[in-house]
Order: sequence, then C-alpha cells, then structure tokens
Amino acid sequence: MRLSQFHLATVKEVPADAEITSHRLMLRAGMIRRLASGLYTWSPLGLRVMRKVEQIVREEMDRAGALEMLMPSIQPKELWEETGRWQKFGDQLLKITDRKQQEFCYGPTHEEVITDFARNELKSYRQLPIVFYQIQTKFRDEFRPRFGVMRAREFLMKDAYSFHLSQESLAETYAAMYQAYVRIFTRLGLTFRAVQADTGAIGGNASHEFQVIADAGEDAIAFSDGSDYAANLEKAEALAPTSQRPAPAIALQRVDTPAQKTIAEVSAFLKVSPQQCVKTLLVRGRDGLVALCLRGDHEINAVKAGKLAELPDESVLASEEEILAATGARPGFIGPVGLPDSIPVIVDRDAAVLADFVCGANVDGIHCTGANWDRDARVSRIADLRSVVDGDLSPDGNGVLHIARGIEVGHVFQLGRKYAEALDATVVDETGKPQVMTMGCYGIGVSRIVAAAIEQRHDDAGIIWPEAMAPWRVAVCVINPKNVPAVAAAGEALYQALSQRGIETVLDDRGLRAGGMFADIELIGIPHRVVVSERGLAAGTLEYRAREDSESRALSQEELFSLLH
RNA sequence: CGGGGUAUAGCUCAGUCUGGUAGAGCGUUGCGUUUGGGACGCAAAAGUCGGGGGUUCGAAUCCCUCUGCCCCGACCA
Repeated sequence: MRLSQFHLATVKEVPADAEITSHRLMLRAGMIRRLASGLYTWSPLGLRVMRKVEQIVREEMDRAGALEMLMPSIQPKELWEETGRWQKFGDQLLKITDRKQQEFCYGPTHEEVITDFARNELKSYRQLPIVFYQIQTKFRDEFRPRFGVMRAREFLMKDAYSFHLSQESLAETYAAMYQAYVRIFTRLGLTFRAVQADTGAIGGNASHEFQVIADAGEDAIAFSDGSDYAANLEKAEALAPTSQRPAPAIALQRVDTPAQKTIAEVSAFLKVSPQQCVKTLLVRGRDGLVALCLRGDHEINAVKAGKLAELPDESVLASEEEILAATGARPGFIGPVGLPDSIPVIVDRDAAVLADFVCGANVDGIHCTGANWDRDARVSRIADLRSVVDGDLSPDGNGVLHIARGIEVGHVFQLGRKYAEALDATVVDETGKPQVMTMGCYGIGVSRIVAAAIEQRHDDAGIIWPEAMAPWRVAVCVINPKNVPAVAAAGEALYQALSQRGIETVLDDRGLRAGGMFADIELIGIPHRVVVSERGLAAGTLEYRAREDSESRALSQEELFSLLH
C-alpha cells in the first residue's frame, strides 16, 4: 500500500474524556471514530487490524474442526420467549418492532438461534459432536458504555456452539476449544491467562475466561505463583485457616465509640488491628434478614454470598430502616453479639477463628471488645464468604495467590442442557430414543482484542503492535523524495522488492517532512521501519529500526530481507 | 436507574459568573520560503453558539423545557 493512496487520518488532539490509553491511541491513530454512545466506525486502518485478529481466530477454529456459518443479527421475540430470556435478559436487550408490529431484538448472543437451527438440522447421534461458529456483530445495550471499543454497545464477536449426546463428549470438545483459544492468543502475541470463572446462574459444569493482563482491565483475577491455578476473583476460593480458634482470654466489654462507624475508624480509635475486628453485613435473605460476618480487613464476595441457600442469587443490603427495626442500631454499630434469634449468623472461615474480637454492639455509639463466638455470639454456620487477597494460599495447595487486572477477551463454557431443553432440541440415540442434546458455548471478543492489545503494548509515541496484528509489518519512509528523484526511485524499488517477497509493506510516499512521517508510523505501531534517504543512498545502506528499539541501525538490503523473513 | 457535568468553526477548546456585532490552536485551501523528529511567512474559506420556548431595546451569556454526550455510584457498616 502506498500511503499517498490510503486514508491515514491521524490526529494530534483527542477528547478529554477518552480516558484509557487504548481508546486515546485508537482515536489518535484514526482507527475508529465515534458515531454515537458505544457505537464506532472502523476506518480502513482500524479494519485492517481487526481483520488480522479475525483471520487468526477463523484459522484456529477451522483447525479445531469447527464449522463457520452466519446467523441473522436480528432475532424474533418468540424464540427468546421459549427460553424465558426475553424478560430475563433485561434492558441490555435491544428490542425492535417492525412495520407489522412484530417484535424482534438485535442479537446480544445466539444461543436461541443456534439451538433452533440445531433442533431442525440435527436428528441423529451420528451427527454429533459438532461445533458451529460465526464471526458477527452483536449488540448489548450496556448500562455504561465506556473506554471506546473496550466496552462498546456494538462489537464484533466470534461465537461458537457445540452439540453433544453426553457430558464426556462435551468435555472433550471443551478441552479442544480451550486449546484452540490458547493457540489463538499465543499467535496474537498477547500476554494472557486462562482463569476459572464462575458459571453464574446458568449453572454449567465448567467455565474459563481468557484474560489479557493489563492494568486497565475491568476484572480482577487471582493466580498462584506456585502452580497453574488462576481464577476470577469472584470464583477464587479462600481456604479455611489452618489455625484453631484460641480460647477466650478476656471478658466481653462494651465501650463507647461515639462517631466511629467504619472498621478503619473503630480500629484506629480502639488501637486494635482491623484483623481483630468483625464486620457484620445485614442482607435481605430469602426469608428475612441474614447477618454475614467477616474479618475487618476482608471484603464480601457477592457471588459467593449469592450461592448461600439462605440468600437469593443477587443479595441486597438491608436498608438503614430495616437494620434499625431489626437491631435497634444504625449501620456502623451492628455486630453478632445479641442479635435477635430470628437472624441467622453466617460467619466467614477466617472470622470464625477469631477470639476476643471487636464488633458492633447493636447500640448506636457502642462497640464490644473481647467478644467470642459461642460464649457471646451465635454461629449459625461457617462458610467461604470473602474475596481472596494478595498473599492468601492457593486453593490447590501450591504457592501463594496474587491479584492482577485483566481484560476478558474469551470465554469458554459448558452450558449443559439448559437451552436444548427449553427449545426441545433432541437427537435419537443408539436405541432410537430421543435425547436432549448437551451444549457448550465459546466466545471471543474480536473488537475488544484490538483494544486489549494496545492496552498491553504501547509507549509514549503510540501503539506497538504484535507482528500478527499490525496493519502492515514494514513501513518504508522516503526522505524528501520530491527534490531527490533517486531517493524516490530507491524507495519505490525497495517497496516493490519487499512486496514481492510477500512482506506486507506500506510505502510512505506522502512527501512529508521526516518528523511528521516518523511520528505517524510510530503512532500507528508498524513493527519495522526502513528509512530511504540521500544519506543512506550515498553510503549504500538502509536505515532500519524496530518499533520497540530506540536506535536505528544500518543494514544492507540482503540483511533487511533476512531479518524480515 | 440515582447524582454531577457538558453541548460554541472539520477537530480540541476559550468566551457564559458581570447580556452589547463570534474567538484561539490544530486542520483545510492558495502563494512563497523550507525539507532527518509533528517547519515558517502571507492570504483565505469556515459557526442557525445542540433544539424549542421565555425575559430583554438587545441573549452564546439569564430563566424554563427537550435532546445528545461524558463522568461518578450499584455492596459501603
């Protein structure tokens, strides 16, 4: 490609509200332009990068035996009512009405459509297992679109769905897809981690997220430094402490804490560590209020709480009025000592081994010291309630956990029979009896990968693409070609020679001054740059610089070709 | 959904408090000088000041209303 024939649209200024690096750099490089909230136009430059990602995804899915197809982006309401998701998906589902007043949605995902396809197409167990996939635009009406294409409403996604007669078959395909994902993200040149994920309300058997490690990531992940263990923070188990609870050593006392409500305030005021305090959360259970007790330095894990039998899937904190009515005290002074018997007290494993701890006294302005379980406070049961923290032991017994930020770019999921059951997707088995199929689903956020790569690889000058994602591998920059015909000719010849060797090359023949040319090429992240100049021509060398290097070096044409081979 | 902010030239933003003929930088066009890290000079084009309503002799500026966009919050005791 000759840049003089291309629409390169770099800009110097970017809106103040473009907050994260990848969003700013994509705008500056002219890869995307915003059309409306969460909607972006991909320029020729941006699309070149997205197509690179798409192609690697496609090749690896094909290699893994998945079959590409294409489903409509618009889906009929009736199908979504069959699975109950027309209501359940909520406001993120963009609903549309056609001129006949028939209702549709713009697909946020395609379980309904593919399962409908499968129930019509698949009749016999002999056709299984089978994996279908598509690469297609999705729409989710996000509550808060932000960070450019990282959390856009419209985005490009690869979604795959597998169909099986047995759980064993699903497990095999799941493993194959997992391996395909490892290949994809490795080929893309990204630093990533496959982490165990919570299966959520769908309740499948296994799920992994593929997370690109980056500080701007929206997800927290926990990983062991002594093993392969890695899990989403929502899922990571906090091991039970090995120590036994000490015997009570001191008597229960009530002390005045007139204005100390938070753990930080109480522990500072009473000169005890937060680890020696118990914090109590009152939440609305399935049947009245429930108390959850944690060590003062720990945080509640909402997903773990949601799995308790006493609580709904999404627990909600009690209001100040409810708390006052139930305990006689305001938030900040609640504790397990002297709670009404009607409120179950569920205690985190770590809080349960404390003795002589500090907690709220259920009287405004008063806390207890020297409190002890059983002697002073009921324990209905002990559970894992908290999020793990840096330094916790790994649940698999090997190493210590660390916390990192990640960007979720892929998700593999053993779905089970939920959708096949709802849509009655069956095949006949060896005995001729109909069996509901078992399913898996496997997603990759193609457009998000582009942003995630920039988040992971950039410097002050701009983007640093991994070779596999770069819009071009090599840029040939010619200095002052208009005044020096020999330089123009040499640049053209080098461009032809590289192109003929199958090396994707862009020729910067715009005739810009050197500074402007270099700034653009660095901003758009081309991995290799070659400068053709009067100076180099006289010396008989080319000036080469890798995007990641800070110095140029002189190469002969042969050396350049072998380097780029 | 709750709270806050914002909307002015193609882009990024001043001007609004204190009403009085619409501004800058970047970009664009033309001419000239330049040509190895985002050059310089001269000239030029370019805005229903988000929409509607009101107050006023007079509104980008004050008031009401609608819309778009952005930020913060949704697990804190």
